[in-house]
Amino acid sequence: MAAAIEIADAEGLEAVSIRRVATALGVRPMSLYTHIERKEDLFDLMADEVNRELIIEGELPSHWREAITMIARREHEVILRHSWVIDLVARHPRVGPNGLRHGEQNLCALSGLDVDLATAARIVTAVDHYMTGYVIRERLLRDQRADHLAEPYIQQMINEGDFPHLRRAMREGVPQQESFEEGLRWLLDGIERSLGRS
Amino acid sequence: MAAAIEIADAEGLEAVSIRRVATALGVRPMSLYTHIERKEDLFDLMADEVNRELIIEGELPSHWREAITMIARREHEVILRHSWVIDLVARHPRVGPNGLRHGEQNLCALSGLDVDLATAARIVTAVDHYMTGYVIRERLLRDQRADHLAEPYIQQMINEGDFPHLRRAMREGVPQQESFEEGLRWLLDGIERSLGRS
DNA sequence: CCTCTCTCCGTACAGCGTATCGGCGGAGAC
DNA sequence: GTCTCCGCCGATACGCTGTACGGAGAGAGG
Repeated sequence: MAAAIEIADAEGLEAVSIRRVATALGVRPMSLYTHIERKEDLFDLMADEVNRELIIEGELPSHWREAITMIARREHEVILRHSWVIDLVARHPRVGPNGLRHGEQNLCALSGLDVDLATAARIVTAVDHYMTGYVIRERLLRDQRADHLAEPYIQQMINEGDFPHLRRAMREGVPQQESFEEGLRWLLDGIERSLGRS
Repeated sequence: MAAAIEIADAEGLEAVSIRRVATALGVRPMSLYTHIERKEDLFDLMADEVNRELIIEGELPSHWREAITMIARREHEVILRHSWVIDLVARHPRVGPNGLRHGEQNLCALSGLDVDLATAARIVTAVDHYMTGYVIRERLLRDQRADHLAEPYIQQMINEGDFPHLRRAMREGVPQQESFEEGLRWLLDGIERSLGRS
């Protein structure tokens, strides 16, 4: 599992093949099947190992917003480091021991709040959705290094077509940079407001 | 391309193989390579075709919030129908003509707002992140049909471990259902508030 | 009619996950 | 000591994948 994670971190998920992992372990491919039943099991293990890193040791901040923010930041940082987990959990749900612990901690962060469990769960998942989308995009920007929109054929399309806003954005050199914190703040502001109102 | 989309809709992205598409077209596999250079090109075409569906015909609502909501709803509906696009654009960016048109329309929706282009872009991407995460999760829930957390071994883990909140959630039967609209409202509320403040 | 281009395609190769089966070494029973 | 059983390793093989390579045939322009 550690070997597989190392490969995935370095070269992406599709580089993780049974033969590749076996080679890294100095063993023949079929030997792996004494410990796992299918390759998916290996993926499950890898995902749960990342979930372990998501768990925050020690006390959570007592204020729900700080606690959720802290968890979201941790998720952002860890998942960006192992960005292949996104593809794993997007394929189908992988609920391991550490996944449960992480879920528990999420609900725990909201326990000071006077809302029912269903609402707490929806808050958690909403933040999770934002985080997920953000990490996916950040990975894209990172992996392609340069600004994709600067590619010649795209510039040409923008210049020749009817794209006033895009053309202006291109001329002004609007950075694609975004901020995890800003979007998170927006979302939490909205949640906070709906709490105050209800 | 249409044949490939049909296969992907019905059986998922991994069912889209060169041989499969060729068979659907009544043609030999290698013939496809006359029209595309690599399989990725086919994926590019498929993604842009979905982007075409994202474009809203006619006038957008003049109020930014209504416009963005309308676009987000369209994205939600269309992408859930072709949920494999998420995996495509998550792998690497695919900017085709329709993708640009859609981007233009997004900025257009915010053009009545008194913010600079960079801020507008960040607003658009933040909403996009939420939508992306939401669709991924909704697809998970749909594809597995039943409630995954209800599986015996998970129940057992929850009951035997130290998971007070999860246990309570299980006992109370907290539904996993979430609402696209609610989270979107939260996010837009937060954005609106930050606009008013600045 | 010759040539050029465009499309189709047969074959082949390297890689994948994994089903099947066989061998080997250590632990426990007598 | 010997016998048995079980856990681990592994060789081979099957069917799948994307695609490199080269050839065949048809239609167009000279």
